[in-house]
Amino acid sequence: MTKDISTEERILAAAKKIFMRDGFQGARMDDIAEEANVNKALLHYYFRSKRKLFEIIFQETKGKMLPRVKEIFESDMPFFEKIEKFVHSYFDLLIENPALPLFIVNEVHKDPRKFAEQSGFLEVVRPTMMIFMQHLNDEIKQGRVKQIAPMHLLMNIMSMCIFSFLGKPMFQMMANMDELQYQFFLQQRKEEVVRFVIDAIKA
Amino acid sequence: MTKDISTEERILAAAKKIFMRDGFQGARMDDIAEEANVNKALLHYYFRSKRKLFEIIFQETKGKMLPRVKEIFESDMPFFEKIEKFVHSYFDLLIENPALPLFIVNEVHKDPRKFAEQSGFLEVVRPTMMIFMQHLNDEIKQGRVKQIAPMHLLMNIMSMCIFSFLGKPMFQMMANMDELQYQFFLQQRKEEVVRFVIDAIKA
DNA sequence: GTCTATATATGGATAGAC
DNA sequence: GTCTATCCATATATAGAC
Repeated sequence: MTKDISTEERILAAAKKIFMRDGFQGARMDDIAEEANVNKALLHYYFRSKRKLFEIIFQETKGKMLPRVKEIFESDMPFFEKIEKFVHSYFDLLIENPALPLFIVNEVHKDPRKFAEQSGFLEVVRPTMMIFMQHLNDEIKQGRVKQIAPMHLLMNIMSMCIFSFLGKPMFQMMANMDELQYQFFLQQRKEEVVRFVIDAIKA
Repeated sequence: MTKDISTEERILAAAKKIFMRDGFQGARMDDIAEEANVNKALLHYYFRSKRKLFEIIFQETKGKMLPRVKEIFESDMPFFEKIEKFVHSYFDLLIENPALPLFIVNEVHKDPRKFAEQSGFLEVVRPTMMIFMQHLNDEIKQGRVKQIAPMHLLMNIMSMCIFSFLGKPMFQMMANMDELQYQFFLQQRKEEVVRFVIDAIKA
């Protein structure tokens, strides 16, 4: 038994699992309690309300995405290498947290403002985007990259990363892949997406 | 007043709007009733239960995607033209139904089996995929298209279409676009995605 | 801190008048 | 067909014993 983990920690871990799986509305406090092997009342003892508990999970989870993206794009790697690192890093993160994309997409959809406000999302993203755009425009001027609007390129890259997870159930059905096969497919996609992007934009 | 529209039709329209916006769990019968300007009890009079009402919306909505995809890929257009038609067609459909992707992704996520079973999704998709793969492999053999695994190409194309809508709130924030600007962005993406894909795969 | 028992709120569903 | 009133199940939240 992992009884050296505090009750509070166990609740947080359970909550993360259930919220990720079912979203805020779909998740039930009973399920979280059961998953954490504690009484339902304890959730309220520690975290007061479902909403509060959720916020903690959400905040913590959000924070994972950005720092590494920032780090990559602020480095002085060549442009294509930044793309490669970015895609690999993104895929690795999402392979560890496969429910994250649907979770984030849903929560942002429900309340975009809240997402923007708390935890200074924009304050981190905007400067990083600026650097990306600057580097891209340089490459275009140098004639190494075809003319392309930065937002479209960014959207294309992020699409191919994130949708690999959002579309998992549908693609698994369509291609009749079991879990193992899909994991292999995801590993392939890391290389595949990089190659695809570079082939699309290199002059 | 559009009072020549039957109550039943008004309820269906309202239900579609609310279910699209909030998903099955999130939607409330009260909201649907209010949106349709009828009493809550009437929803049950016409459709018996929330689940039943939902199924009707879901079925109807699902049916829109596939037929045109099927039609395009079963035609005898050149390969690149198929891609172009597919992307344009997909975007146009989703511009008309921007909430569809999140709706579908959520419902498939909650119960992949059900999605597969009802309305013979696989029976339509699988043959169409076969044709796509066949045509792609021909093009590769002819040396007009680079070597690429069909499932990856398919995933790439669908990603860039669908995620343009799933990621809308986040991208709008990041790029500080208002509604009109995002609509323009989406129109651009039709051309942009086609160009991107063709540049990526043409030999 | 952790439990049992219970209060309270929400939302789907039904009964019955009109 | 449409309404009001009400029931009932589910799920969040709190009270109080240990």
